[in-house]
Amino acid sequence: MRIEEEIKQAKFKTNKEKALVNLLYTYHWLKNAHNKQYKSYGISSQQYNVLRILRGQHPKPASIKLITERMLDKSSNASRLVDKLLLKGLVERHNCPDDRRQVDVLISKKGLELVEKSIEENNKSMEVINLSEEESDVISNLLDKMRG
Amino acid sequence: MRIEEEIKQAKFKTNKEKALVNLLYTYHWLKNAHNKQYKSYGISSQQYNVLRILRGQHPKPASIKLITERMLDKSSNASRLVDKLLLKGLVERHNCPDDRRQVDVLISKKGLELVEKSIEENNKSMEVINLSEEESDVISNLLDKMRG
DNA sequence: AAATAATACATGTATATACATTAAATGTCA
DNA sequence: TGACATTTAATGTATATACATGTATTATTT
Repeated sequence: MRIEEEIKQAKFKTNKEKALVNLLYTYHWLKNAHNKQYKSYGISSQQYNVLRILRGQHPKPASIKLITERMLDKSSNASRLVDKLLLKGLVERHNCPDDRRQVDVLISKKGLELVEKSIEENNKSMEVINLSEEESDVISNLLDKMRG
Repeated sequence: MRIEEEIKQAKFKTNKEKALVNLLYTYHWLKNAHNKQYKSYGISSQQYNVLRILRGQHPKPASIKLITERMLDKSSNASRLVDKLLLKGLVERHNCPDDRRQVDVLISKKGLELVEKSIEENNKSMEVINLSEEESDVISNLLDKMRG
């Protein structure tokens, strides 16, 4: 359904405005779909993001700073997200010997298993998204351009 | 900057995955920029969304249901958002005579003034976004397609 | 070395979000 | 009509977000 119908707005002053509104709308659409998945694993989307970053680093540790830099939502509180993941046994946290301000965060075996399963399920649900590889590349390049 | 550099991820398995991650990232980028603006007016982005919907209806009233349907984030709690706007004197809320379950929500003069100023400022800040009308149309159509 | 600045992370807080539940009004249909 | 379902909005709640502040450690300057 076109964005105009989704939010019942007859028209936009400019295409740029329409594109921006559509971006916000589509984000929430996508996030709601994702949330349902993550919820079945007992984690939030931000926690999932942290786990994916830690999986990318594995078996090397990541600092809170590194996690924050790579997160999709920079205003998330990585420190607290790691707390939550720790409570669930999905990560380990150690003092960093080189710099005692830093902490070494590692994904646990349990965390790895969860994230692998979750990625698999994610990929499956992504299949219904009706974008070719060419179209996906176009949209990604335009998003890059949008951010200047 | 390309998404790969923004989040320091060397490559993605598919362009589709890259596009989705880029969508999430760009959303947060855009939202952070917007938040600063709204904050200067003492409202949140969701409250701004409600005001724009009410402005579109003006001088007709809108029910909570209508607001919810048109919001970009469907999981927002329009009832509470209207509460907040009411406290600031930006909207009016009346019992609906036709259906006593419903409420008639109207934007106030003060609310109209705020939203007009805010839209103006918004448009100004949008100018830096480097997308042509053609590109904007392409991206919007692809987002529509993405949602099936 | 002592003073000062910068960094890395944790914590405090007010508000927002996500989702379930409740309450009142209206609709439906035997 | 009366019983039950549906609709509409408000409320309860646990958690998350946004942003400021605090605290310990390391780096830099004089």
